[in-house]
Amino acid sequence: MMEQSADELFTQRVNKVAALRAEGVNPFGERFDGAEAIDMLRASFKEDAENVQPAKVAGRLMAIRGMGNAIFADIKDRTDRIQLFVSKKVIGDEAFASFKKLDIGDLVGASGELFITKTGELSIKVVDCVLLSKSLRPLPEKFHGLTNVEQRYRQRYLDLITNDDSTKIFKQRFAIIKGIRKFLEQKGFIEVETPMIQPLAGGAVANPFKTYYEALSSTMYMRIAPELYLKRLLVGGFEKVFELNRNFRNEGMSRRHNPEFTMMEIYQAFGDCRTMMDLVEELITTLAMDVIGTLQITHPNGTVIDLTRPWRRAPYEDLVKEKAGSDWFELSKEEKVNRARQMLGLDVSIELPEFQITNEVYEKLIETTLIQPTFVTRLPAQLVPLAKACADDPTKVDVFELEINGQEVAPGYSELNDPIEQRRRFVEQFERDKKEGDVMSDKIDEDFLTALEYGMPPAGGMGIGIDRLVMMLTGAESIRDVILFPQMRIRKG
RNA sequence: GGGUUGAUAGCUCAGUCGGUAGAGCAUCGCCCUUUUAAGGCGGUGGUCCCGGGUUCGAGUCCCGGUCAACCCA
Repeated sequence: MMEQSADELFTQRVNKVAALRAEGVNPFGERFDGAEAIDMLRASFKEDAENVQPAKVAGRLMAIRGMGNAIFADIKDRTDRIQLFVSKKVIGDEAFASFKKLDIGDLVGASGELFITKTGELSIKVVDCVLLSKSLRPLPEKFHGLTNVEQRYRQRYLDLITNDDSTKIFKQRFAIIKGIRKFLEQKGFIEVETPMIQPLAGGAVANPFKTYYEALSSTMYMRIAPELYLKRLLVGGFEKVFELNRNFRNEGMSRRHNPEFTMMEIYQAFGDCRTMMDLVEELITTLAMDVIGTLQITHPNGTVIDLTRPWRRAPYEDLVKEKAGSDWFELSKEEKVNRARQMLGLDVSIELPEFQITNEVYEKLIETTLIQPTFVTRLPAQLVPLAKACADDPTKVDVFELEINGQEVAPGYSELNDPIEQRRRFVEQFERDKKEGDVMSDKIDEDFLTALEYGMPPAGGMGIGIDRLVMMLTGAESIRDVILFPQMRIRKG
């Protein structure tokens, strides 16, 4: 007798496989040629056509509605769904009996002709149908689909089979990445690949993943940024260069963070951060039009992001003064802490350096309110170690942070190309980290400094967090919705 | 790391005051040739996340843990 728990449903299907083999049917079939994409098939249908229109499709059975001597079934391929109509009278008793044995979830190839049913649905009157792969496990429920968030991430294939919205986001993601490459190629940039396994994890401040290279008996790190290698390429004469690939940061996961994430870094010799502002404005508006089809991006929470150019450009200090008072920068450290606590409701520690108290105000109270695209410019030099100082004020750096939807989407710099200043800042950072007992930055990248000493052109540089860009453009609320296999805690037992 | 909420059939979810574990879908059997969340009749299916405790009796109450979502750091 057949039984029904998870294992038993599975056993039931395995028995069907054995039964099929006994009948001489291969349950895990061969290549199936000549299937048309269902969306194309739908588009090609002419209702007034006098001749029958042949149809051949391959895909997964998503629903079966038996009517006695006729069966309706929905088949889904990578492009769309279409209804199959299987009539005993058309395909004969034997083939009809075989079709009745199919399960929801099976992959099949079907051919026949297009027609419209009484209720007006374009369908395929099936003449021939072959099983291409038997499914041994039941699919999630047909109406609600798979809604368990954890399972959607852990078993993404089920999410993709059942939730078209999810599939759509990933298709858009790939269109965005393709669009970036096309755009930059047209602008004369070349794409490069630099090491992901590095002896020193430089180019950003983050905790790296540590690994061990047996052949060299050396501790190595997964890169946290490609920056220092791309700048070596600027020295080498690659004037317009980008890299679009994974970075790794050994930090927590959240709605906005995944330990491995996709980043694009781009450098243009003889430019500066304004070159990059123009470039990223053009890039993102092009992507929005090409992939989403509009510059007004509506998010599920009702927020509408308007990407119409030009985007706001606002100095960091102005934004802080706007929020914290025009006299903020004249206050003493104690006064700043008091105002943050009393007027702004922000719990900041007096232990923090003064620029970080200000930055708390920025990060907590300002950044998240920057919904419409905003270039925040002229950041305090202490926040950004690798950028060039503003010509008129050495305490500020000539950089921007592009904020959209309350998130940093792209930082851009006028890159520091003075090797003496760069060395001074590295040493300063090194000494500070040593004092704080930070073991991560235990060395200075001498090879990078040597490269700079040969002469790096002045350059504009920029990094774009691709995952966050995709979130912004598709309206996804969690980074896990734009990464196919997000990091999850390993399940025990 | 801290707080809040959650985990019950393959999936989506109920489960009252602590008293025999429920529905829909899926699946199995029967009926049905234009259905589309098809329909009708009948069946099968449970480590109630894991481990302790309280109790005559725990899905339910208590403690510890795992995993997840959200918020905070």
